[in-house]
Amino acid sequence: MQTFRKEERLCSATEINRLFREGRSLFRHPIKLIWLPAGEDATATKLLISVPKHNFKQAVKRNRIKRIIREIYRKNKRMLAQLPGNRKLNLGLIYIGKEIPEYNTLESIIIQLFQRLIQDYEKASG
RNA sequence: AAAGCAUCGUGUUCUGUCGCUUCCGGCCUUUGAGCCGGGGGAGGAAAGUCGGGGCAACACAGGGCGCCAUACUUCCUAACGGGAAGGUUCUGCAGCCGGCGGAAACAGCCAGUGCCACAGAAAAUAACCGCUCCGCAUGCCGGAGUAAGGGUGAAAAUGUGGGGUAAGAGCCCACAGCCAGUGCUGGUGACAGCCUGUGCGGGUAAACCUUAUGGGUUGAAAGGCCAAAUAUACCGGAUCGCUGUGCUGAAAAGUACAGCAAAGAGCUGCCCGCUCUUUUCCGGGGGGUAGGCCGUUACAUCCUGGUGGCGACAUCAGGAGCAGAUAAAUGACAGAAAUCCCGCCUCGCGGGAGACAGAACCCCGCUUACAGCGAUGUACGGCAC
RNA sequence: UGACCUAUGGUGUAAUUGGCAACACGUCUGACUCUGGAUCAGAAGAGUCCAGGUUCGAUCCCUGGUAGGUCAA
Repeated sequence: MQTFRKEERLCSATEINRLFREGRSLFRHPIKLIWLPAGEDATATKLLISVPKHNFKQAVKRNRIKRIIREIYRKNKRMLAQLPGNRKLNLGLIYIGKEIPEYNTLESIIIQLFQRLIQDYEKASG
């Protein structure tokens, strides 16, 4: 299902703080990916999208980038469904670039990031 | 005829697939924030946060000083630094008059104080040159009068003409300008016209200030309610035993360690057993963290029409329900249609474009940004040359 | 969300009753030196973030905007 509901978003302030404090990061311009295995009782993989206000002062442009990223995640999150141990993750996608991206180029970048994430996860979990 | 400029209006539409949010209805022996169906889902500025109000908490006898804001008049409004109409000054069409527009922090330097660089004699109770008179030591002299002329400066003592005088001067007169008047007429009023005057030394209040009016402070992360886990004030019940040694103490007693007993908890459905604790266990419980709910979208609401008013606006009748998110939704892709731009083989075809910008408690304004399209004004008449 | 502050040569800072925009470092040229540094002498480099207004005159006063920053939570 290509949904993106409330339970798939990372909303809790304590979880977000834990993600930024303890999470591992991957980077491929212009996206930085932060990930951390979620707790045992987590029901779904949760995602946080962030676009810095410093780089885009206008709310319209920040909304535009977040909508593009959200759409890409919605179409491609199937990749992250079959992780060993059926564990769930907490993810953070931060847009570092200074220009509004194209949908197609950004989609290929995020797919590459997800592939590296799966490799790293398998290595870390043994 | 039209570019530009100013003001006002408008601020693309439709279909399919996949998604988000909210409300309503239905379904279920997987009762889940599940599935199915239907409705709503950014703006004219949502922006800047510059005024004002609602709302909320706190403060508050009354008065004065201070501080801040506002400043032609009348009206509109819940209120405003907003708006309407009018007045005055400046200004555009264009040389003049009318007419039509545009702009104005537009109270008071005739309340007081301060400041006005450089230049200039002098920057505000002004004699440097000049002009006139007087004196005798006859000079590059001294004294007195004089604001008409000179140059400086952003600004020089109201302007023009006449009288007057030794020379001059609002010293006097006429016209003009300014100022004043419990003045007259018109107007609700700002003000306008007229009359009168032993009136006539500039500018600056976005200098201090004076006068008048208004202002309590803080902002929804305000404020109210519910409340997990952990710890715990307090309350109730159970238990807090015996022996030895040490410490404090006059004693009662308190406290630490060790042993025995007992109780409680955990491992379990029960027993044994083991482990832990001994002021501990069980129950209640207030404040309150994470988190959640209310505040929060139904009203100074919008649309249509009537009535009153020059108008802002008021009022009446009928109709409508019009975002409600919260690490924060309102989207992505594809295809049509209309509009605009460019090119060409010009009934058409091909290519391209759609600005400024995203609600965060809610309203009323203001300011700023803005592609394209539409409307109005600029863009009238007379006289003179 | 609310409350404030700042903007001046390349860099860091001055400039008060509103009256010629100043200083240090840096840059450039010359001297000294075998060469460089240090030192000495000299020069260039701004019209004060932008647009209006008040005033004879604005870095300074007022209004609007732009950019950067601070504080509360």
